[in-house]
Amino acid sequence: MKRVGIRDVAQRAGVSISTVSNALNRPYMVSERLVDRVRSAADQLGYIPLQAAQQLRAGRSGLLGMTVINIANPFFADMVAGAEDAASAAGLRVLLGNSSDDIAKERDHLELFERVQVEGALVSPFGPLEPWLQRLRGRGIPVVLVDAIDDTGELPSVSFDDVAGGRLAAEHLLASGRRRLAFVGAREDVRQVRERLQGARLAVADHPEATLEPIWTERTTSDRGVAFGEQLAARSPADRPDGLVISNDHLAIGLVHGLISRGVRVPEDVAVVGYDDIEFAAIAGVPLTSVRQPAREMGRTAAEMLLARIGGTAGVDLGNVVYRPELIVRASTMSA
Amino acid sequence: MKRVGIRDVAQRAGVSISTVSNALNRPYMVSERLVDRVRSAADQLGYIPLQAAQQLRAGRSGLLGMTVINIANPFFADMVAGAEDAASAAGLRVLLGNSSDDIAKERDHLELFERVQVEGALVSPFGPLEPWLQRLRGRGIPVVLVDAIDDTGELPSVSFDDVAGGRLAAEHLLASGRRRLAFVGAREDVRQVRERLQGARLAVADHPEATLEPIWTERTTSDRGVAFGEQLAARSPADRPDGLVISNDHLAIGLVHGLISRGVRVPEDVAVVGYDDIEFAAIAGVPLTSVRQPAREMGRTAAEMLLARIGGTAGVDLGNVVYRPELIVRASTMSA
DNA sequence: GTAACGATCGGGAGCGCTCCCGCGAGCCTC
DNA sequence: GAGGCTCGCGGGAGCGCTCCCGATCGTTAC
Repeated sequence: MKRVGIRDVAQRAGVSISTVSNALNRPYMVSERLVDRVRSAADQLGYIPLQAAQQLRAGRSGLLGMTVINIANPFFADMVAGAEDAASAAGLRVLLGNSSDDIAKERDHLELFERVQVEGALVSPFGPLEPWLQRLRGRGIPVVLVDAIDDTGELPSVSFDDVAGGRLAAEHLLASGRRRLAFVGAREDVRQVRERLQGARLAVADHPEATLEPIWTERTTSDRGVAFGEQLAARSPADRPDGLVISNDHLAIGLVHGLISRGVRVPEDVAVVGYDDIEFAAIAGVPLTSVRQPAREMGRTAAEMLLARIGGTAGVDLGNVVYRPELIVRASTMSA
Repeated sequence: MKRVGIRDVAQRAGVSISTVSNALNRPYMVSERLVDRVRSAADQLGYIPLQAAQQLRAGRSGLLGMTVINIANPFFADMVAGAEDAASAAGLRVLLGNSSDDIAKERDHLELFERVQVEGALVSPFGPLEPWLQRLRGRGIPVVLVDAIDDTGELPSVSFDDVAGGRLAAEHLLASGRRRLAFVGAREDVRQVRERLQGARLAVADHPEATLEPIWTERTTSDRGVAFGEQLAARSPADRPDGLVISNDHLAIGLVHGLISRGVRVPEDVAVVGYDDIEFAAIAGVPLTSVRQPAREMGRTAAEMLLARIGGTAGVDLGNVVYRPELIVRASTMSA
């Protein structure tokens, strides 16, 4: 019932507390004989050092903080996995803060990071966070932005070129002869979405006869997509877009389902491009053309940048790494 | 750059350290005047108490540990959300350990729970964990099993009746006239899968002329499903099952995709029932009949049981709560 | 033989906070 | 008006560990 402390190990091994600490943490400072004795005593007693005490004294937590907008999105789940890869290679653990699309939660997490003294933070910002990030920096906690770029240029970042992604998607539709495009996105205040729209606009601007209609939706769940698809299906064919760029695969798959259930053919009547290339894109009713982002690789790169910042000179400018997206073409845009 | 400590707040408010601690944590013990002074001093300085120090002294972490088999599975993601609901209502945070189908990771997480002194643990066991769970109990950390039942009857638990789920699925197929059933599941060593098979067997046993073929696959990703579907499609129609119970929706959706791509009709040639009722089940190419488990509710219940155990008398027997699954019927089993 | 030195080990301060306890001041009771 | 009681506040120990520094001992050089 009583916790096993370093004191108990010391007693059992017949050495001092200091020696136990040294034998366990810096064995090269202690004779081999004692290291063995201490280790076996610790094993026998099942000694596990108390994180809080270690951290209080040492001032380090061995933790990397990471916030993501929504872990249920496989894109972010992959990003986290990549960051964990890099962190565990450096002997650190990742403390995950899932914001679930909630700005307040996101801020809470940054506060938690300070409270538990994370050694660095990977932040995938959702709402405006300037003051909070400044604060972390003020406390000497390095920050790397993920899937975002710092406007002020102060913070290093790893992100995707979402303008290029939006453009890629729209150009693909234009190339296959579509002219009445629409962009369906979640809330305009999300940067990624804005930029994808901007990219689509750039592509359309090259084709004088083409149009682009932006459509906004509140949430990005698949049932919203279904409702939207049914809504579009209700429009007269002439009024209906013949090519859709959708900011998210969940939404896109639902939307295609809604369209088809109302007799609109995909891709014959409407071609659809999604975004993220989630697992289900390939096995949807109509396999979905989608813009793929190397999420895991990005998570890993970001964590490595953060680690460099933690370990090395604080002043090094790591810059902004930008990944370019890739279009995965499937049936939802194949010209019949 | 320097951290703001309780000392700084005390100085600024012109009171003692003890009073700051009391004003912030037990304001009813301090005069209103001083509480205000302390609070505003803390705000101005941006004081955030150090978790490690609080915890070391107080012996409590304010954390609930929770391990899940794989957070990428929406079923578990919902379960976690439910647990978080209950925990935050009680002022506790959830420390999530995602095992990603890795037994070693699962054990690491239990060790971490001890290291950070979680006040209780919700464990959704994957591999055999007896010794580790015993150890936690020995340390006075209450444990509630989630999606599992303790064979020894020592630990309270919240789970689903997977036998009933498997039976429900198979009976539905039998009722619609299917007789050559197959059960496709991941690794036989997972209890949930074994029990679902067992349930299906019970249902089949009631129909002398019906057969059930168990088929095992290593992983449960959707691409495995596709491959499997193609494999089944290659069998001669007479040799092919006409009804499938599949232990997982990811696998099921992939499998249906594979079947259809090879010209086998669903549900006309083969009817398919999945398990978990994930978001995509409803919008798959052929909407998937699936066994639904109220994951979020279960997570909440489990956390509430744990909280009761933490707060209340340790000896109370909370028993084993078992939820009954529900069949959601969709096109993949609709008789034409 | 002695001094100097390196290699090991132990003593003990102290990380930032919580919480027990003691002290003083005001109030009530008779 | 004196004693006792309550209430509000501050002093200070100590949570379990790390890490600095001093003590000890064996060894080598002279």
